[in-house]
Amino acid sequence: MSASSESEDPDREIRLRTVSVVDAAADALREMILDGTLEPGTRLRETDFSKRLGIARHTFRAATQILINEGLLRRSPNRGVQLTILEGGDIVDIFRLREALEIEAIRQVVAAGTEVPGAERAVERFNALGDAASWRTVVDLDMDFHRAIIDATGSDRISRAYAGVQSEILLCMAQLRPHYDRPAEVAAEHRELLEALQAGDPDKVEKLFRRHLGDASKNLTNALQAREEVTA
Amino acid sequence: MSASSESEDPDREIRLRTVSVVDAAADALREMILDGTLEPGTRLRETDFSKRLGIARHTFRAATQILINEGLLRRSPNRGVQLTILEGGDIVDIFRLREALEIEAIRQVVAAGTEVPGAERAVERFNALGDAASWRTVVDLDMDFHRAIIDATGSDRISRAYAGVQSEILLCMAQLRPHYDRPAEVAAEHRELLEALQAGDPDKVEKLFRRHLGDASKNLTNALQAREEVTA
DNA sequence: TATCGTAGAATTGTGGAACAATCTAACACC
DNA sequence: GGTGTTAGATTGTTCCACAATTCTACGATA
Repeated sequence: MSASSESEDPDREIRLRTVSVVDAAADALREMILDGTLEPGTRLRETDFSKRLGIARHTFRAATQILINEGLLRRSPNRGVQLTILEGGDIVDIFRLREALEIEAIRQVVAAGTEVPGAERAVERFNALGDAASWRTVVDLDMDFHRAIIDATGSDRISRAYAGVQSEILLCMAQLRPHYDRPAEVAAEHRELLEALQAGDPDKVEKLFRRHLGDASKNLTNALQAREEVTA
Repeated sequence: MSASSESEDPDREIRLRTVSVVDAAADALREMILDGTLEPGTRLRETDFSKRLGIARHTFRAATQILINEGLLRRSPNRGVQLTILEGGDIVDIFRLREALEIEAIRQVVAAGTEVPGAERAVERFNALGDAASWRTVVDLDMDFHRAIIDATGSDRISRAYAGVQSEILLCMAQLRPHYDRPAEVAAEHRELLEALQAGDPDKVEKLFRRHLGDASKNLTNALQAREEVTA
């Protein structure tokens, strides 16, 4: 079951990585959304965007469906899709799901004594980071670290669900540009998390991660409130 | 945050329940799949099915996309969609995700002391069940019970993720027709779960639910093995 | 002035035909 | 046996059409 990373079944079907137009369009749109190119609430008119992307309207619709499933877009019947506008409740909700997935993943990793090389690599790169490291780099490493733990469980479904969560968190980031601690501090925090994970005391790890996630959630919520005060 | 069920925001937009052709088609397909009308592994040819359903090929594709997201269908590029064939690993994986979601939901419910009227109603109906109750009735009550706990957390995202899990579990059921205890036993087990939940000892509840889920998982896995022995 | 109603434009939802790219199966060939 | 080759089926994508719905602007009415 968890042998997926060890030895490959030689008879397993190998499928080349091709990209359908739909996938490519979804990628392009995702990029625009997470770049901040598109304002929250923007309506994505079908004729407009399909023309801009040089694809058929049907194809565009299929692409939006993907992003709707990721939570980045929302559709209202007969009114098309628009970029999700995050509210306070959304952030809390996202982090509830994230906590459910991540805490369970940690338990499994600790219980099974699984190695998490991806997380170790992330921490190493964190350590090598200068204070001038770009915001985006820090965010990416942060994401990598947590994703590595999830993937270490070897559960496709948990990974898929978590991918959705991460994508929504990136949306938060893109929309809110929250305050982020200095790279060194973020690095230290993740080093601590990794060490606890390796030490293997379940309760301590869990408590540490819950606090970490709680802080992140609060951080984003604050950023949201700050924005609301500006626009109000 | 958790006031969603208490008082409604009077200004909240009310949207009538209309059904798009895509949704209706997805429902019809889901029905066929969970009925067992369609064999596992069946390929759903676009021209064929769109004609049968009396819809356009595009519309059919959109409908399949919904079921793909639910895990009931799978798509391979240029080879169309086919009914998911469950393997042993899938069942384990489904239950890993289920456990992650459900255990966290339980913790939240216990910690907050939330009432779970839906679960209470389910248990009452369980109690009223005769031994001749249909298999389907028991399964539905079982689903309702667990779903009620999830919904009690008030988290849309956890609920959505759990809906996917339940849909996959129904697929297991449809494909495997596993052994199911007599209604009275199932009822007793859920009564026990509910009582523990109401008593509010977090560790005990968690242990009980983990065992319950573990048993269910094992039950399905056994059914799968039994099937494999037949076909082998 | 504010509300209402309505015609017209814009947009979405769905259907249908077309065609290139890809897959599948059958068959001939070595 | 293995290997090309070819024809047919199927998918992925585009383009066009049109009904249903929503949006917008503007004039009528209280």
